[in-house]
Amino acid sequence: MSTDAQTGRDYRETLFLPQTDFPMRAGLPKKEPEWLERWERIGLYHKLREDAKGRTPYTLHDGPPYANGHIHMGTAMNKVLKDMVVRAHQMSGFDANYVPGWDCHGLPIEWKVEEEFRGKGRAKDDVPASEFRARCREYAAKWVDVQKAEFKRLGVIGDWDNPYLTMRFESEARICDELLKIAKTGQLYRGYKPVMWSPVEQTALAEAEVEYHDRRATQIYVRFPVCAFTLGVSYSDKTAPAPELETMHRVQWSESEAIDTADQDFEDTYIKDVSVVIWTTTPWTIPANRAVCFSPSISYGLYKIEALGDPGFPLGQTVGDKLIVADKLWDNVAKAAHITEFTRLSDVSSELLKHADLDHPLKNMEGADGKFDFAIPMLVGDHVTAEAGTGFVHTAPSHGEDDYMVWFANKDRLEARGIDASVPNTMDDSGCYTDVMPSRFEGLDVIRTSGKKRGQDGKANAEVLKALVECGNLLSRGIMTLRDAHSWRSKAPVIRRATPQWFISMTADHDGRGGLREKAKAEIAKTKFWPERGRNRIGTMVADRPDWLISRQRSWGVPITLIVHEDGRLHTDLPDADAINARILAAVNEHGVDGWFDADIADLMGDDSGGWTKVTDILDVWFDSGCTHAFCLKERDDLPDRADLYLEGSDQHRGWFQSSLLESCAVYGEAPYKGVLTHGFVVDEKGYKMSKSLGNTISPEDLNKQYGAEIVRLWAASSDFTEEVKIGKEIIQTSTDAYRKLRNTLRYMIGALDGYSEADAIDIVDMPALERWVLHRLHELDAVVKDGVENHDYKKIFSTLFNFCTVDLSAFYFDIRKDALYCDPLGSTRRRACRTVMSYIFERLTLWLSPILCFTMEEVWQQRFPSEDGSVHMEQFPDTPDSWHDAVLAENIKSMRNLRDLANEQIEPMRKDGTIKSSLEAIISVFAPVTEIADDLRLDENSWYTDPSNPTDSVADYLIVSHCMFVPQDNSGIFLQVKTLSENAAYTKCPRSWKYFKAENGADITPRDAVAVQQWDAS
RNA sequence: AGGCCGGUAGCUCAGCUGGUUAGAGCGCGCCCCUGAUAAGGGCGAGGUCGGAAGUUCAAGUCUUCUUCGGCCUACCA
Repeated sequence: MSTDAQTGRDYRETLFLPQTDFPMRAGLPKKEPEWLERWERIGLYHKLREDAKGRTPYTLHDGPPYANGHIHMGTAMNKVLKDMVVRAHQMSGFDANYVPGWDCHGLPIEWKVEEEFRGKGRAKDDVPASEFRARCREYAAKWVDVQKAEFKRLGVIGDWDNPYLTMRFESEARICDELLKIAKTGQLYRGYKPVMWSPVEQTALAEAEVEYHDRRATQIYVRFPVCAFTLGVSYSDKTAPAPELETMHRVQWSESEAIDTADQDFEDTYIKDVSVVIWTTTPWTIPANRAVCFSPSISYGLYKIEALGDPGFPLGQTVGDKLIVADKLWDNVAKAAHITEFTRLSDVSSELLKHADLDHPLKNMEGADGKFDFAIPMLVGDHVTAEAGTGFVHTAPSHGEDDYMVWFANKDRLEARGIDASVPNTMDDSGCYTDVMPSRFEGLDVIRTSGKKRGQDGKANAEVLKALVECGNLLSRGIMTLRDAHSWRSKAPVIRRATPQWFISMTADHDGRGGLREKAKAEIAKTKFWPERGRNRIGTMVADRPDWLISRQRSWGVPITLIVHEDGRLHTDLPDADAINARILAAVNEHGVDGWFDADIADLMGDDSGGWTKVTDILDVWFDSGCTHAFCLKERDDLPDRADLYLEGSDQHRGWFQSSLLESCAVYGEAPYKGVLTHGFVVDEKGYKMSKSLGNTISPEDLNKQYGAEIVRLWAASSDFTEEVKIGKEIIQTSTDAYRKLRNTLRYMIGALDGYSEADAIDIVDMPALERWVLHRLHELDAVVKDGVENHDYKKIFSTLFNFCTVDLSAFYFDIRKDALYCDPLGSTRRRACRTVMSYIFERLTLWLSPILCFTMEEVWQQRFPSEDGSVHMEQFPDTPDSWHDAVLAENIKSMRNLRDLANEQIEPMRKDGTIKSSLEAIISVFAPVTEIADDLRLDENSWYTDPSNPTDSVADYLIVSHCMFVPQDNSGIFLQVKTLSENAAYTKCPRSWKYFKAENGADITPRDAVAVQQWDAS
């Protein structure tokens, strides 16, 4: 078609078509590793640091992934998001140094290593602790390397050669140091708390280390005689309740319901022969009882026994006894206790129960030695239900989680009443009663720990039952089967047992600032949260949480480097504590955690170490990671002490965000971060979480191989990551399509800019309206990008830029400018202006997208600005002059586009019926009341231009038709008339520009094309 | 079970303090071009906003209930 019918000349060669060898297809899986190599070779990370020297730091502090196993979609997305934030800030004028890190201690690794040793026939106890830890260290190091490679493959840039690890000796020492600082300020204390304990292995077990099996258990109903009512000493009267407990425990002794407990009737009704009944399946915990819990939402009744059946053995209860039981459960209790006739005397309100004190059921036991001679208070417990038992829950704070919680929550009030609120240490490592118990019980075992009957009931249950019978407080006994925790290894039952543990107090106020909780709350108020709801989430958690239990009875972790005296003193209270600490820290710094375990106490303590012992517990790994700000940010010279941003999954509100906040507030009195950004979890395309059993998992590795990391990055950038992020085949396809579109847009500009240099640039004042409009759009985009970076809204950045590419560039600007670009004389203002603007678009689009598409933007950049050791990532986002902004122009172009839409709507049916094929066959008459827009845009009157050597735009150029004329109208409204020129003898199709024109003097091409060809021939 | 959060076209996202026929891009269907060509352009069909009730002159936008999904609920990183 480009060959002219008359001259036979092929004008194609006279056109200025885009020229590039930039491939349309990316081949990402193959190409990406090559870019990684290049960046490695040119030392990009270090160059960035060098470039950014002296700039304001912007620090995203990495939350450490656990060094175990391959990365998954969640960790991949997390790292990609971090990378985008870091790169975007680096290019926004900051020094954005990113130092990745890993969490290396902890149970899962300890487990895997234990398994390994077992595979080699060595039980954990047979492996020396130092050898075991050395192996854990190796294991973690191996996975650090694996994950490091996987993260790097995603394009994440950072100090990979020098990451932080919680297990580096320096880190371990600093973690110890942090704990010692907390101890020194008195925020650390030793308490007791029930944990799952296996008497057989003599070790604490984690939830993941137990399995649930059926177990035959003795169930008993026991009564606790009511001994008194504590009128006027309602707990809430004496002590102001802790705010977080207010709802749960505030039951007022209101004026209207005031009861005179001194009244004889009252005593006869509610005290004399009255008992509260509990039910339990662990009789051996009865001696450890300290309270009975009830629930205000259950209705209780006072029942009098009128007649008893004859079970064939003596009963503790007698006719006339009165029992308080939940109404809903009375029938069960009556049946179990052989009560054949009874009377329900009255309701028993929770107001009343709240003020009741009970006797211990073993108070009058033979050989009690007065050890059960204390009041048993009644406490409100949320865990109490009327589903089973009696509606009352026997509470032994040393042997149950709920029991401990309730007891601990009421600590202040109990102490105000003069009740010893400490948790008794009633059982030793092998599951035998300690000397806290009367001598009658001391040494009795709950579970047999050896021999043929290992795992079966020991002597404790039987002796307790016997004692209860003697006291007349056993109402009933029986056998039942229940599902209960068993050790995974020995299969023996597990007991709940209070062991000495270390806590960081949420309330201890060492500096007059209200304690840890108050400080943390104040810091949360000062922190920025994206999304804002994160503030509330972590806020309620901090407000509600109990003291921080930081000790673990494990091997692979940082030791609690405290030395304790028999009398309870800590070495940190000694005058020479600093010297001792220095020796401890030196040892850990030199030998890692083994430095503590292997150290001789005398060497640490100096002369007098009599009566002192080293603590052998290790720290909760959350404490480790809570210290990353200390041993990474505060230790490294290339990072500030506080981070600008922590960016993790929303689960970290109770994890790292919180542990870091608490640790930092405890030691430094402030949060380690200024801002917190959270993302949701990655789920499948239907919104379900990924799991191996559902078979809906997608691995980043597979995506890298099949599509390229770039697609993963684009997916992350285009998602609303503040909620759950879906991924699936169709979603990946969407990202792939978007990638192609972006790539082709850039490719087109590369081709169009072939041979362009700054010398060809045209000043904005000389540009056609269309070009000035593009600059206006760039100015708008600049604002969107800046705002997006500031608020971490990458989907906004991406979708805005993407729409710009498709709607403004591809379908509008490029489409219109093809004619000028291909056909205008080389030096025409219009063509030069177009290329000038394209260079601006190219530069900005590439730079703005480079934090997201780090590989492709480098490829595109290097294509246009080839260099040996340069990188797009070393550039800064360019300034955009405000002079580019032109609101009036934008309005006018908008009107033109509306006109264009009208034209297209009319052309379309003609195209469908074959009247018109190419839009250049069309000639359009616009009947409109005004033609100001055309005037405002300074459009040429005809489409073959007043000055063919320097063409200016006509309306026809905007509509991509051959000719367009305005016909002024008086009436309002606008309508178009479209005709075809292909059949019109008066018009000739220009074989060069394909436009239809009225040929004069036998010209075969339009005047504009003629000039261009002349010039081309001359050159 | 409880706490927090979310459910807008096939997909990814907009819809501010409640107010005209709920928007965009992609995808899809049809058509055109063949000088961005495993590209480009045009037109078009798709949602009543998870469901129900309520408040209001008016609700995707407020309230309640319900359903589905996600995270968390102390030795698990």
